[in-house]
Amino acid sequence: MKEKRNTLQKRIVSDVFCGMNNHPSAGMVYEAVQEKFPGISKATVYRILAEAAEEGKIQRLKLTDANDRYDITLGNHFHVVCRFCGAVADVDAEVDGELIAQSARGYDNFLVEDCHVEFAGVCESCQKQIQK
Amino acid sequence: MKEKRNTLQKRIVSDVFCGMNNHPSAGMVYEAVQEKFPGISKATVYRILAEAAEEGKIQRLKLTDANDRYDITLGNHFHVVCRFCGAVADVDAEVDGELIAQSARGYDNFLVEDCHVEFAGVCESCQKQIQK
DNA sequence: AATAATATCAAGAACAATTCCTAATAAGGA
DNA sequence: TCCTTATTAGGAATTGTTCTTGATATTATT
Repeated sequence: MKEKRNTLQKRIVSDVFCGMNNHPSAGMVYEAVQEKFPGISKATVYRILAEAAEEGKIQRLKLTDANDRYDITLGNHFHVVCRFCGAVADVDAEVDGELIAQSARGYDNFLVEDCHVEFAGVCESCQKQIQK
Repeated sequence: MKEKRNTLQKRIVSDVFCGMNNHPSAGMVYEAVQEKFPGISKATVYRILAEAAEEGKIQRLKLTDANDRYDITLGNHFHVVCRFCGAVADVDAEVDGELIAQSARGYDNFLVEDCHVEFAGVCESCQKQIQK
């Protein structure tokens, strides 16, 4: 029987991750973990996050931003990314992905199954920086 | 005066790239170039493509697929990506990105400026593979 | 509590994609 | 043709992530 063990490392990573509400990448979580618990290995943080995503406890996001982000919010929703600092925020706008996909069916004989919507913009903090 | 020189390498990369209509990544272009002209350096191919994109001759796409793709088609349009082989095709569906962005304005005090739509699906070739 | 079986870990190597560095080369103007 | 200097080849460096391996620690079982 495959037991998932509740280790100290998992609790630490989970605690730190839950304390961040910035849709961090694995690397960002690793850095945050390092500050409090310098003993934890990089590979461990990456693995724990990837496993949690596979178990459906958290969500692994693939944005256009190259590095995957982890999201504590489950379910299908969209995101907005700051083009200056890369900050990510949830968007639960009323965009009907299925409807959009309908309009694209048949292109180049692709079978269209899903639709990813991502907004780009400027976060509150960077807006203030610019005004100065 | 900054001269842009018309070198052999640029002509080769351009020829090979124009012969591919698969929205290739820089790595894919490099491999294709290697087959015909094994002497060309990897960094050269990457640089020539990046420069062409900066000059607006081609378009550098950031998809959720991690690696940037280059597109011979200029102007704003969407793409559909095969979830099996990663093939990319153009989609000129009637999706009004600005309209979508409108509906998302104000989230988390982000200033929403742009909207990226990307479809996921199965390309024709992979559909046939599956049926077998 | 002791033991055994085996998840899990730390550390660093490996990896893949891309960019940087530097001496050598060659394009285009004079 | 010669000169200036943008461009190149080749490899080193960088970045982000995953893999490997021997050691450790957790859980189940005695």
